[in-house]
Amino acid sequence: MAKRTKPGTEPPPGQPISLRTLGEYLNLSPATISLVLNNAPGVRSIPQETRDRVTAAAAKFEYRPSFYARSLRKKQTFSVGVLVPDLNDTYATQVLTGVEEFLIEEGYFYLTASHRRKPDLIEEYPRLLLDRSVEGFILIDTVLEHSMKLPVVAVAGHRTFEGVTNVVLDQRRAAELLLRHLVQLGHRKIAFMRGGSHSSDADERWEYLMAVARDLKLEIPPELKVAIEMKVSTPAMGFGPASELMSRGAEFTALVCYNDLSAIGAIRALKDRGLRVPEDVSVVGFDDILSAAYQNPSLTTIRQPLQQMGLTAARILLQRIRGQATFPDAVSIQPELMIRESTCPPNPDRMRGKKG
Amino acid sequence: MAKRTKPGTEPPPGQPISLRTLGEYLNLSPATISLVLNNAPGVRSIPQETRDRVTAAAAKFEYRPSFYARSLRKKQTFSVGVLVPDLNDTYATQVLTGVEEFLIEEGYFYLTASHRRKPDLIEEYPRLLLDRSVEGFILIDTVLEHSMKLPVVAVAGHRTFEGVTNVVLDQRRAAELLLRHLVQLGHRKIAFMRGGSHSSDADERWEYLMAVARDLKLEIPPELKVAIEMKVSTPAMGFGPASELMSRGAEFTALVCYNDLSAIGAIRALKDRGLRVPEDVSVVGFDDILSAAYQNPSLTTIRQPLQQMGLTAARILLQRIRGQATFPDAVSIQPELMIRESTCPPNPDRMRGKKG
DNA sequence: GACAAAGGGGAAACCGGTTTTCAAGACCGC
DNA sequence: GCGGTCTTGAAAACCGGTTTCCCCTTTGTC
Repeated sequence: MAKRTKPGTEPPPGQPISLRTLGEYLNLSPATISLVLNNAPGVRSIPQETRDRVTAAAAKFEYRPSFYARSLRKKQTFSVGVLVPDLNDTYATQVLTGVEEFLIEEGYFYLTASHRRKPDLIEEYPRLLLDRSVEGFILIDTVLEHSMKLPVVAVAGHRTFEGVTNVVLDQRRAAELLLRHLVQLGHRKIAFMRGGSHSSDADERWEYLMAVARDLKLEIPPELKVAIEMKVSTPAMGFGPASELMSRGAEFTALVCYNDLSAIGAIRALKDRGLRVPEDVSVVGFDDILSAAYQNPSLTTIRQPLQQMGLTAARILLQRIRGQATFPDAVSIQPELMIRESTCPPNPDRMRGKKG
Repeated sequence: MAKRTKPGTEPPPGQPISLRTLGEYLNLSPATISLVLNNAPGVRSIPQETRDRVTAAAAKFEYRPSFYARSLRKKQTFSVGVLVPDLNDTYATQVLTGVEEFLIEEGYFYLTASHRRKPDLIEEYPRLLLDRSVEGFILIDTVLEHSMKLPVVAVAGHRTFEGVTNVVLDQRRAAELLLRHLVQLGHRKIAFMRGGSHSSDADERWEYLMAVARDLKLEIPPELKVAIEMKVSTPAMGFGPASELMSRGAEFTALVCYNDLSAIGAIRALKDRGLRVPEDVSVVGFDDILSAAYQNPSLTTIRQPLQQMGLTAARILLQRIRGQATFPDAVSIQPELMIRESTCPPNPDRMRGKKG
């Protein structure tokens, strides 16, 4: 077994091994090794035997290229930034799950920053991520003030903005599904909870709900409209508006909440006042978050395929990063109505909203 | 206004600006600029006027150092890896929120990988993160098979492992709080749901619950013990075990679930069989996740200060990365009992578990 | 006027890869 | 025996910073 080339000095164990140390061991230049390991075009000129020696040595010493050195040279970091209001919101994490799934498959990772809807953080975090050379951004329920030079894909509505691709639910269709369901059950006095304007879906959803309500000839007096003020992403945000609604003394047999979290808070508020859900008031949510089916009563809601939307967002972002083809301005996702326990026909005997 | 040095060529706008282009503009070497901007020790020899010119130009052109170039040279990446079973578990995200808060404050970011408890991913992801030169790991409810060369901090129990610092709840105290509460209410026939062994808290929690039960002279026959099999992190994981328990026909007036999620699933299973919670069966959870207070009935549970634990974990990890002082093997966190609606005194009239 | 000290800042090595260029030797044909 | 092509792989530039070393000029001193 004649060795053609006697290996040079063994690299000291324990140390991380670089192309140079590997080269010294193999009596080859770092360049050659790089060519072989990357199967670069120039590798044609290198005989199979040398290649085998290289790959064998790389395996033997468990060589792992320095990601940072490579990124520096290639000007690619294989990472994207994700902006999220709050990680404790399952809406965000379900989207994020889809994002992650796709990115990892493509060799990408992501850096997360949750801004808690504070304007200064929404300013600052993109800069920090930019400093780390992310190649693009995914925005989850987040509205950007400035346009960015990098590719950006937004999940959950976003005002039209140059360079931002929106992955959005078909809100009109969602509004139709929801309101038709309530109307078919017999509801006419329906109260509405509007999302805070800091949440990116809020305005559009509201407009379509109102538009569809008009189409269905529903009258919605101002005292049946209420808006979320809190910026947190917990059920607490629905508690206040629902209480407010009841304090006004207006009658309603159904309540359309901005989303599932606020619906959960609203149900708690209703029960605290002695109202039963759904017998006295039907409540619907929006999103179909994971726990929606496990509430008591389980929530009738509009399902958004959140994980799927995250995956789509990630796919479009990578397409844009790679400059592939043209990309759409917006991708529309179809909603689905999930009928569960929180809705039923209205109770004709009851008068609601006695308190004043 | 006599300029001492006429500026060289203006850097072309739109391009990202480097130390070199800045140097050409200022007629200074990159080295000098680096010294000034970093306020490095060697900067003493540079007159204030030059420093001002440098900082002014840096501000004017919005110079931002290349993170990757700097990391390559300094061998510091200011990033850590976080391993998580599933991002849709609020247990994980609450911890993560604390982790993020501390890290960002210290100039760090984190890369997340959710392994869904698949052994091959638990193998692979740390490697991928290592390739990206993270400086340490935070494990959330994740058990590692191999020891790592980097600092590791685990939240939510972990077998003792060289190099891993554990941030754990005082499980014995938690077990005492929980069981004493039930016993004081009058419960004696208590069923227990054990966590899946893939969940890192499961075994320890179980042992302490059993130990405390013995101390309280509670008898727990095998038919009142059941275990979670599913690896998902949704309420579904508690549904099956609770159903199983009822199928056995054993009597119990209270059910101690592994955590809040499984408690939510268990309550659903109980109600599906026509049992009322808490009148027929009291149910307790563990964790006090954000939605626990908004369940119907709201959950009596053990609060873990999850965000605080995440923050602590991040703090310890950075201490270890920086090689500061000595670090503890484990940090113990005190639990708190949250009494809500899902527990009440047992109903003496009722017989339970009729189904066979 | 010679010499030292201080002030100011440049040159170069380095981190660890990637990529282009080019050189040395083998082999070939004439 | 000579030029040409093919192999093989080394050398060097580069990415954009950081850091060490050292040189040049000016000022101060005797």
